[in-house]
Amino acid sequence: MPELPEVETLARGLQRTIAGRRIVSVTLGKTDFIDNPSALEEFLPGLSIERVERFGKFMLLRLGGEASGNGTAHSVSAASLLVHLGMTGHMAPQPAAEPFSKHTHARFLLDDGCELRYTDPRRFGRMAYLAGEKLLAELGRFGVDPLEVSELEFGALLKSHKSRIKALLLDQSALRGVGNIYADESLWRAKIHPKRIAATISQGVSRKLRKALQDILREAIALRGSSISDFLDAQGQPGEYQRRHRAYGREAKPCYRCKTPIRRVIVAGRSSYFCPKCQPAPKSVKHKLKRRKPVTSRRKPASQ
DNA sequence: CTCGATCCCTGGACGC
DNA sequence: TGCGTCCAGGGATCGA
Repeated sequence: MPELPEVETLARGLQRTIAGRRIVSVTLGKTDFIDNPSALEEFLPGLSIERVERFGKFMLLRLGGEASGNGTAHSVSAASLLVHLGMTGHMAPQPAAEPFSKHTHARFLLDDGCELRYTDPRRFGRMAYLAGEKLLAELGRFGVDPLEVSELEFGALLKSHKSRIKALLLDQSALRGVGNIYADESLWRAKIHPKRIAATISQGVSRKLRKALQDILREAIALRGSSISDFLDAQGQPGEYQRRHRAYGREAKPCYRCKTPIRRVIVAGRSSYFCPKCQPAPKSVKHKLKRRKPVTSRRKPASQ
């Protein structure tokens, strides 16, 4: 599941291998994950990939060069191909002569004889050619990059949301790039229960969470991400960070700090792994368990 | 504003 | 070996 570190890894790999290449032609397979498939076929041929960046969980292929026909230099310079890998997306250059694998839905022939190929069995990903105002508007929907957010900004973000902290971390319009794995890992390191209401988190704990989040993302990038659902970088190498997971995917296994079995609950519709001892439940959650005596009048209504 | 439910999709795990 | 069933999950959408 490509999140920020995996997308960063892939973007860096592509920057090294395909930046500067010109797109010769575009061949599409299934297109239900592409915003406007014909725009890709119409505008991409002839443009060059100037650089590859990460934006949240998106890869941004910045395009340049002459548009096919009437585009002005200005509109072309702001054009980009936006690529979201969803759950199972992958993108890598391969020799054009090599056969492509089963779920390859987009192929971009480059001027060096390689083909940039997008593969995605589940097609939870997304691809869009956007330029000018439309590109700006699209990018504007997303929140701040977690690696760039200041302590002050992060604190204000928490204070202004009454949602659960896990839901907030996953909210791409608040913070762009954090997914289920790194949300759980950060909450574990900062010792915060996933159901804590963001606005109730103290300044001190907020600082701790921001540091945990940033440290973990940097560590994960250094190890080329987590390879869980067969994530591979642009060179086909798996990441190593899955070996460092302390919470994610560790249900019933002992907490690395206190040996208490890790638990799994659903928060924000996602599996959330946490240590019930290190990450104590907020009062609002404990309450439901407390309820000493089920009030006698509370028996099932005699409706039937 | 925030929530849960539902849908999209396919491969892998599991049970028989 | 093969089949059916369940599940994973990012994001959009909708009703509560």
